[in-house]
Amino acid sequence: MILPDGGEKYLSTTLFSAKEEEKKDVASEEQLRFHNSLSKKKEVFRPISGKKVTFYACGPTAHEHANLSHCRRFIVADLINRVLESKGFNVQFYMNFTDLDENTIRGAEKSRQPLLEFTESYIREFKADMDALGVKNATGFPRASQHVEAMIDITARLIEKGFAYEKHGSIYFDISKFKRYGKLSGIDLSKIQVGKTVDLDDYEKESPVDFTLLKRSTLSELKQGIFYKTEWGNVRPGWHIECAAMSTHYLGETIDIHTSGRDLIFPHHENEIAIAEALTGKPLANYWLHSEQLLVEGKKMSSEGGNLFTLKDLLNKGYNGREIRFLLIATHYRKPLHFSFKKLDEARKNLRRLDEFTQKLLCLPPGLPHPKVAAYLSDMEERFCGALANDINMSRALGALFDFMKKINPILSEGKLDLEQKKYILETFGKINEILNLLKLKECPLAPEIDRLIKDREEARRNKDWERADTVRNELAEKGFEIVDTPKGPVWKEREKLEQ
RNA sequence: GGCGGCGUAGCCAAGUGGCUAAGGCAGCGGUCUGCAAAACCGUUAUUCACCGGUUCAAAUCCGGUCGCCGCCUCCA
Repeated sequence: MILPDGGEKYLSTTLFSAKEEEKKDVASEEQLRFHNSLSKKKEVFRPISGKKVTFYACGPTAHEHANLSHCRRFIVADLINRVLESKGFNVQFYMNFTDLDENTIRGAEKSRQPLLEFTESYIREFKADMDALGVKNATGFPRASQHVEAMIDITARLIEKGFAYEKHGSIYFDISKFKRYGKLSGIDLSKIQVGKTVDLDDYEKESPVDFTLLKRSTLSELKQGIFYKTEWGNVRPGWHIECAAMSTHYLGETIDIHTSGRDLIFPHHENEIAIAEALTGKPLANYWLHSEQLLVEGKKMSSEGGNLFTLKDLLNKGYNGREIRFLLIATHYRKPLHFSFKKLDEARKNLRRLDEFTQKLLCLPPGLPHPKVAAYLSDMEERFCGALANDINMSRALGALFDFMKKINPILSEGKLDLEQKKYILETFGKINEILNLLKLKECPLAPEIDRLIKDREEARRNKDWERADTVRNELAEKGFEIVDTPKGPVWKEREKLEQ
């Protein structure tokens, strides 16, 4: 078929590209797929512009220490970020801090601190927590308090377009004007129980389902100087408009991926969508990824329920961030995660097993080559990466890793691994650790005195001078080094430092 | 009442139409070891909450039942 324009017009039609996409879906198992909360289906991930990905995660409110529910959310965001990067995408990743809302204002009031000082200390703590969990920094961490102008501007434009109204000094979004409301959560406004969790008497909305964009400042806020002058009077922004304003400010009108916990789908994300899409007529995000909830004894974690654990609680109990990361990573992000200390202990054991393997690999002298190692390794890498590409199936990926260790362990203890193979394994582990961030792969050279002691002990053992051998072993233990004898020689392990 | 999720071995947890139902923990058996500790290997589900249906084929799809959980415009 010859077309007058060379067919370009047809190549750009949606019909054609849809067919193209279908073909691609079948073509490659390696293609990155995400479960999109909008369609409730797994979809092949295609960013708007080539290798660049815009990614937004709802961040924490700076008024409390990160609890395990928060941690799960942010670790899932970290995994998405790392998986995207491993696929060669250039990720623009922004996560906000909600540092201006009822909780932060109340918290500052209670602790008799200026709001900014109060939130600053929690933001600092939060970043330390994320470091402990091995979470990579975002490209930027915008703060709500620094983007109020944009929020006021959005509000003015929404009023202009007829999507919002002013009442007694507060501005509300008029849901009846936004026909697509509910497309993410599947909510039917005529059937929900309005007022089930809210005391509607606190509001002056025209309809109870409308939500606040800007809230009239209270007397106590005015006294503390926490208010913004607008044509409608003194106000502070509501939560939903904060995220909508920051995500579009940094990442554009339509972002590739928006993530958070599923408990935020309604109303928060639904309202963000309403604000952004009423304004631009374009989708706020193409892919919505939601992590499931973390439960303790089958119940949601909450301070009222008395079953709330902060990251700091666990660190204080002697668990380290790596162990907690393992625990939070090991369950698929779209399944509920039941937290327990038993599980945390299991995570510790799993890590010990991984450490044992990598430490042996690093310590033991290489020997003869083994014919199947390369095949085992490429099989593991394929399974590992394939599992992650398929909606970040970390459980499956870890399964492939443990399987591999099981195959290599006997080979390792027989010393049938040559230098090249050892290098090859360590390189591949390095690659997968870019996502896991759990493996200890650093070849830390021993201090000369430690090396000396290990050699001394080996000599004593050769001479069957058991007393001296045990003395040296104790000495090494005091210095924090555990020695494990293997048929191929001693393997040393440095005692784990508390990673706080 | 509405919307959504979960139920797979003693425990945790993948798999969502077809190869032997991943992997981990605990248990049991074994190997190694001067001692010790660890480690390593083997083994553990004729069956996927229950009942019925569709199909040559179901943990997976459809209908129903039971149990547990989350959200429903406070805040995040």
